[in-house]
Amino acid sequence: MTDAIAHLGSRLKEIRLKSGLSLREIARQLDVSPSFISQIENGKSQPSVATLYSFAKLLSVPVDVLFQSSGDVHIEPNKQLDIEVNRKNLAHPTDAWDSSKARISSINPNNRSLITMDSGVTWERLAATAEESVNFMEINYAPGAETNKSGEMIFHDGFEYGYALEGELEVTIGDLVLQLSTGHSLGFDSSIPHRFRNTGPNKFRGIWFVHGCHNAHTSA
Amino acid sequence: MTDAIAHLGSRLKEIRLKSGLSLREIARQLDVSPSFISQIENGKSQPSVATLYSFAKLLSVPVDVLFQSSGDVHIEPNKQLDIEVNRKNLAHPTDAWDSSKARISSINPNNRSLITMDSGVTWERLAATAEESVNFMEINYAPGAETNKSGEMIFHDGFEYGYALEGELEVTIGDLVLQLSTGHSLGFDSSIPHRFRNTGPNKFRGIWFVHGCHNAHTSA
DNA sequence: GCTGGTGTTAACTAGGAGCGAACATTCATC
DNA sequence: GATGAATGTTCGCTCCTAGTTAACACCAGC
Repeated sequence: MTDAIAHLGSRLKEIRLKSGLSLREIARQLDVSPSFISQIENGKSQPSVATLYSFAKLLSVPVDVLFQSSGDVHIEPNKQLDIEVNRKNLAHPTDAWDSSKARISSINPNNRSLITMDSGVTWERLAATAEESVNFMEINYAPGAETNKSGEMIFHDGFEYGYALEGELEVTIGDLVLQLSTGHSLGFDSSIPHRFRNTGPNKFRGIWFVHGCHNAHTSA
Repeated sequence: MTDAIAHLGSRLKEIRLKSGLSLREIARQLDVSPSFISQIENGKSQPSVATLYSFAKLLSVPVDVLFQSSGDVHIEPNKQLDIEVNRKNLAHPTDAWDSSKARISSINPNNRSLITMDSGVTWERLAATAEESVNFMEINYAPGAETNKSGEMIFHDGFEYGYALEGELEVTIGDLVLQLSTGHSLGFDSSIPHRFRNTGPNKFRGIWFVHGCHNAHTSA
């Protein structure tokens, strides 16, 4: 709960160090005192929203990642191995599989790496390239299956794209509800809370593409 | 700059109203006074990061969207527009279509924007989001059709991912030659020269995802 | 005209956001 | 090995503001 707040400082420090900036340099640019930055990073003080926001901007990191735990939750079921996973334990869908070293990856349908969720959902990997924070997969929703058991919406940075192969899928994105059937496609900003559910009598199959690169920083 | 902070209140109000919760209900759940919520929403006071975070959690909205300007979620299916293009005149496949303003895009199969190449190849757009240098499409190769008439290989930065819906496609990447048939999938670094050709008697259809963002994030 | 809902404003207070100065530490350089 | 210029840290202090309580005005329904 307040966990995310408690670790905010150490998270900021971690990201700052990665960026190569010194604490004093940050202070200069944010127009606050170095001591204050130190206090923030060590959890001895908390910034105002304005300061936090500028801090995130300066590190060019979406504010949300500052609230994520640094351990970044990794799951690594490779090969043809079935593991029951709860979707909520996956911080980001692109964490589902490790990126490989390959510049080219070709996978035939009966040789795919499979992840089974605990809610009637499976993911099958369609490519394993050297590219990071990308997930190209076939998703399968059994009748009645949904994104996660609790029915909550999920969100994460990046964008995702889907194409319906067969069956029906109810897609909820923000307050928008779509019905996806064969041939239908969509794309959306994954930071909008979303949830999928198979409301039909048959299984749903779809091609899904998820990636997490938060480049852009749209507009001025 | 501080713009995002200035509008934070009205943004919160906007989202709260959408969620259907009353100001007092929010106050109750966040364990603060209703008057304070009002002050926040009207920009007369600013929350602490902890309060802001709980607020976002309660509205089940990523913190970042609170800093975004209110122009949100919209869909605009594209019309049917045929253009004859030579693949070689397209510097990068993600240039095929302009990016839209929409954070969500949903397209049904008989309402897709179409590009016809001069070599028996068509591209049909599957999503039109605000994200740049991304192209999510269905590609169609008539029997005998190939990437471009001259038979030359092409390359460009980024990665691409494909899934074969029907038919057969001969994929040449570098000196590797693959035969793609229904259910087969692949991913590869697009900077490797590549070429596709339909060598079979039937038309080929596939889902293709191309993007150009080179998002470092190589991590430590 | 009461009761229970909504959101708003004013006056107040206590706590902490943010400061300055002095601290300890690594490094270079002379 | 002393001087300097970086680095990050701690201790008090101040003053601002996050968050309070109260009373406000508005609507619904009974």
